[in-house]
Amino acid sequence: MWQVVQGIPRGHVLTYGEVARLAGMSRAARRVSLAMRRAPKGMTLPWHRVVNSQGKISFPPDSAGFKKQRSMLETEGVVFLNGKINLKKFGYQGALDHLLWGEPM
DNA sequence: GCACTGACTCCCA
DNA sequence: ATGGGAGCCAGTG
Repeated sequence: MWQVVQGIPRGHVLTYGEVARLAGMSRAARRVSLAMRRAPKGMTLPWHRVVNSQGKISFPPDSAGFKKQRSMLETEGVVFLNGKINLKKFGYQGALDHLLWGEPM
């Protein structure tokens, strides 16, 4: 699963549900978030590229994590419209095809 | 082991 | 589009 997250190209995002599905767990959206939280500190995990199905950050807007995540995404080229990401554009529609399991394991 | 919680998602009003 | 309720299932007390 973490490999899926790490396989997200720069400038793209993925929803928890998508990550779960790609990892082979249809209803594991919540476990994805849990895994993020429990993820080892030393692990380089682009957790900020994972948002909820609404294309929004799953943190309270006034939390520190929210600001940090949005900041990093914007740095990578992801555009926030009204606090939401255009999943039609930054989603995994085709990025999967050129990246995912084609990358080194 | 039971109960509650949660970085979620789906469905209906 | 927005909001509330139920489903899911692992972590934590």
